[in-house]
Amino acid sequence: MTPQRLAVWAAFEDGEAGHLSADEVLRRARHIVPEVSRATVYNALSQFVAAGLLSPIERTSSQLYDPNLAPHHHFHCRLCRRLFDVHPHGSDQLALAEREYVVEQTSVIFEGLCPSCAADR
Amino acid sequence: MTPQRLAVWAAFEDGEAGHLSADEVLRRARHIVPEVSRATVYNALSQFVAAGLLSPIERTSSQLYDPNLAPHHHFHCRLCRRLFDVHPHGSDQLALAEREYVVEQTSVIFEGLCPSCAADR
DNA sequence: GATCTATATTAGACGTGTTCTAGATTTCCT
DNA sequence: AGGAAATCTAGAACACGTCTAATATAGATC
Repeated sequence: MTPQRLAVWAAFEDGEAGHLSADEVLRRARHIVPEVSRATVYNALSQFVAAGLLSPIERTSSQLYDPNLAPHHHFHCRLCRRLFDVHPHGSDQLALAEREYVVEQTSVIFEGLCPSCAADR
Repeated sequence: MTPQRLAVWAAFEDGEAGHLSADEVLRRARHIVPEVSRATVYNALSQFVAAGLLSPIERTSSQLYDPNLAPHHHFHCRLCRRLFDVHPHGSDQLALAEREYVVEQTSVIFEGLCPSCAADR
C-alpha cells in the first residue's frame, strides 16, 4: 500500500468515473502524486485487475479485418486469443432500455474457451 | 489493380480465413509478392474496407479499465468515441448455438450515436 | 505500341500505447 | 531500528499503425 497506488485508485473516484485509459489515470494520479511514473500506473492497474477491483474492457491487441460481411457475432478464446464466428440465439431480441441512443449496430462477444482449448484440459 | 493488392486480397483466401491482422496479411501476401511493404498492406486494407469488401472489427484505441464490476454492457459512440454503460433487454436470453464452446462471459456492444452526439445534429 | 498522368509502391522515419530493465527507494515485518 | 521483499523511477525497447518523399507502375489516350 503506497501513496502511488492510492493515487491510481483515487483516479477512478475523481470526476466522471468509468472507462479510464492508462493515460487518463496517469494524469489524474499526478494531481495527487505529481512525480508518479507511467510504469507505476501500468503496474498498479494490473494489480487492481488481478485483485478483481477493476475489469479491463476486452480488446484484441491489433485491429482485425473480417471478410465475412454477413451479420454474425464473435467468440474470443481467453487462452489462444483467437476470434471465431458464432451464431447466438436471441441476438435479434436485444434492445436498449435507454431510448436516447441511436443504435446502428449491435455486436455480441462471448468470452471463454474455444472447442480446441477446452479439449486440451 | 496491382499485383500487391491482389496479394493482399488473396491473403483472405489462403489457409483458414477470417479475422486477420495486418501483420498476418503481410506475411501471407509476401508468399505471393515477397517485396510487398507494410505501408502497402495498410493502404490496401483501408481501401477494401472503404469499398465494403472487408469489415474492420471495432476496437478502442487503448485499453480501458472499468471500476463498475456489476454485470452490464456498453455503448460505443462512433462520433465522440466514448463508451457508456447501458442495460439492454434480452441479454440474459443470449445462448450460443455452437455447444462445444465454454462461455464464461457475454458482452453486448451497441454502436451508434450517444445522446449528446445525436442531439447535435 | 509509345506517351503521359494519376495513382500506387517502397523504405524508413515517426507517433502512440504498452512493457521491460536496472538500479534506487520504500514498505512493513520482527 | 534493521533488513528482506516489494515498489518506485526514468528511460530504453517494443508493437502497431501512420506519414513522407522519392520512385515505379497502371492504364487511358493518341
